[in-house]
Amino acid sequence: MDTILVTHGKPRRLPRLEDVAELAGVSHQTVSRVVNNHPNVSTGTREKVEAAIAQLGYRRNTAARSLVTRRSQTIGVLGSELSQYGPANTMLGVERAARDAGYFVSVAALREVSRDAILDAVRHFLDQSVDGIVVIVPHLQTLAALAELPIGVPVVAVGPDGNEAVGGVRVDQRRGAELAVRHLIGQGHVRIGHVAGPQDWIDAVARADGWRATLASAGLAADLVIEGDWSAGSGYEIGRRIAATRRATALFVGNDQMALGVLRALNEAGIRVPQDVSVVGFDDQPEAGYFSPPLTVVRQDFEELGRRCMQMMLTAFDGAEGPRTLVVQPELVLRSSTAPPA
Amino acid sequence: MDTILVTHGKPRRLPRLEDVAELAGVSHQTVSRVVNNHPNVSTGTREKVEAAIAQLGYRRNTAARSLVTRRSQTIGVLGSELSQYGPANTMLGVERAARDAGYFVSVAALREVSRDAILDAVRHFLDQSVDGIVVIVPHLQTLAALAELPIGVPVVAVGPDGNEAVGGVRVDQRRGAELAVRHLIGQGHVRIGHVAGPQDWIDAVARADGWRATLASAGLAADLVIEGDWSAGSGYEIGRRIAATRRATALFVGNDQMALGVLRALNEAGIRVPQDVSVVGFDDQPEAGYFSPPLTVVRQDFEELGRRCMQMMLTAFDGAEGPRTLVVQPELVLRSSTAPPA
DNA sequence: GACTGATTTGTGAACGCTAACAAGAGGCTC
DNA sequence: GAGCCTCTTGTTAGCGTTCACAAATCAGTC
Repeated sequence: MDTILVTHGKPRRLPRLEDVAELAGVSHQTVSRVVNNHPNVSTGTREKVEAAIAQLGYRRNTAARSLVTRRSQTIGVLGSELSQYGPANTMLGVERAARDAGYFVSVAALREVSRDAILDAVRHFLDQSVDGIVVIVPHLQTLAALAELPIGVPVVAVGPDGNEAVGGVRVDQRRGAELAVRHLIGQGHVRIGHVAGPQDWIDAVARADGWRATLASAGLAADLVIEGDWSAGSGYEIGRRIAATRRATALFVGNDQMALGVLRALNEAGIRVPQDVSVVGFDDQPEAGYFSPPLTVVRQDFEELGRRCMQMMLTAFDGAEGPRTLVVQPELVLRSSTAPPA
Repeated sequence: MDTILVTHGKPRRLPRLEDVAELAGVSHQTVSRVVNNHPNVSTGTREKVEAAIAQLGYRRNTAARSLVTRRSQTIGVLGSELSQYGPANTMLGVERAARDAGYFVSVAALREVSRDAILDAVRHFLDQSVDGIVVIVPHLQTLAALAELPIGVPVVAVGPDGNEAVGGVRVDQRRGAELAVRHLIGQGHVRIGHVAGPQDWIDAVARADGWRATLASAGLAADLVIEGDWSAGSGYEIGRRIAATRRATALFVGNDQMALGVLRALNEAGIRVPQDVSVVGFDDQPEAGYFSPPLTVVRQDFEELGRRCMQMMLTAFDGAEGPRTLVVQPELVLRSSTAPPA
């Protein structure tokens, strides 16, 4: 076989199995066995081969391996709003678990959430022949879009409940809403409003449902709800409207950003938090403890969510029949934005 | 050749060049030429082949292609703190530009910023044989770590100036600091403090330098500087100390999160912003306009930064001798957290 | 020492694609 | 119509792995 040409001390071609085999005095197949930890290799040969691998700095070629095994060792992460705290940390959780398990992580971010954009991204991943896809697109339309394409690899989605085709990993949002509303009820609030997230988001619907159900079970009216778009700006606008009407003494807000906007609007209107109105947020991003006042929130562990996705993915790879849905529990973090009504 | 077995309407094996060739009545090489847009294919054959491709739903196999071309069509993005506004959006900018250019994006997030973690991630990418690496690790140590490994593919780093080995794309942080400080000086402030980011971050050093230089050129003292860790919590602690000493009438804060903490501390201490103290932040994350009070900031366009990285990468692929450093300009956004001193 | 079974190693053929070259078809000039 | 281009198409040989199978080696048993 040809030698590895050397120019200026740098190998001109990366070493391959054959090169290692020659140096160790064995066949390429034996080297392959060592690299793949096959059991039936004698200790002597294994050591010879490992020495040769170290000497040449051999690393196996992913493309060649993929070509024959039909596996790419790659997980596709399909996400939207990836610059936001929740999705970003979920992605990081997936990345961490995936890399620890020896997988590469390929990312595709949706510019806008639509059927076509989702299908396009999935096709992108199929072109790359990923071994599985994690979907962080917490919209109601997502599952339907995914069902359209015969994907052929395991899919795990964050947010919805799983079904036969798609695994689901989610935080128990209804429970989170319940924690928040029960806390307010416990403080003596009776008129508890909700600043909801956009109702085409799975989580926004679940939080609103939880808010409604908890009030109902306490015999309280659930009539004050306004829908925002998750942004601080929309929270601000809604806060101004709420300040004008003054119908609630407590607000359960769908996320921390909107809560920030609400606090700002109430502050401008001279309404004190928590003396006049209590506010609870959702997510617990790192800044929430430094709002004015520090925000009582429902905390969810996004990284854990991501790790669970990967865990479910690995179960699917094993062919084992795992659970269709994994649920992570949120918790309530008390700060000074909530107090009994005056 | 063998037929594509069909079970339950689903192809058991994906179609390959050969299958398309047979259906179109040409050789596999001709199909390859069509797929790769080679010029010398007659219109008639091209149409026949395209019809066959459409009929079979053919997509070319990335692994096989990579094996022979020695290119993976993949860009590695190596990042730290990817859940934060700036890095996350930079990554999204890279992703967008990369996918538009037909590349896959592989992500590796550093758990902690250290030489070993960086080398490990780079090796991860080399195993995947990425065509290029974008590094979003804005620490001083990054460049040195990268220099240790013979990487063999183009590298573009966000933050530092470029050199022969590594391309650099950055926002002009000194200029940003200058904009902020000049604005405060223009309002009549004389005692202007700085809440700095951690000084092992490239940007933190540049912003502090800009603050110092601008004050010096105006003949003002640059003696009040305290270093934080970018978090709202550290901003809060620093804000408390500042509130106790009352030496400055204006503060240039290294990022928006710390500014949030500072605002909180000042508010608790009964110091009014901007009447008693003016505050300027840095980054302009979407929430900054809804702090109490809305924050005057230096805005940087992180997505643009990411796009430029990819642009520089593509230039490097072409073998063209492009610029070693690309610089993006920040801008000042005026809100109500700054006013002339009382 | 031949016979068995297990363990260890080697051989050849894919995997699906592109690169390099060869060959055929068609048009032009003389 | 021979000669020479140019344009289009086909043939063959890898790229670096793994898989399926065959061959060789090694104990242990009668």
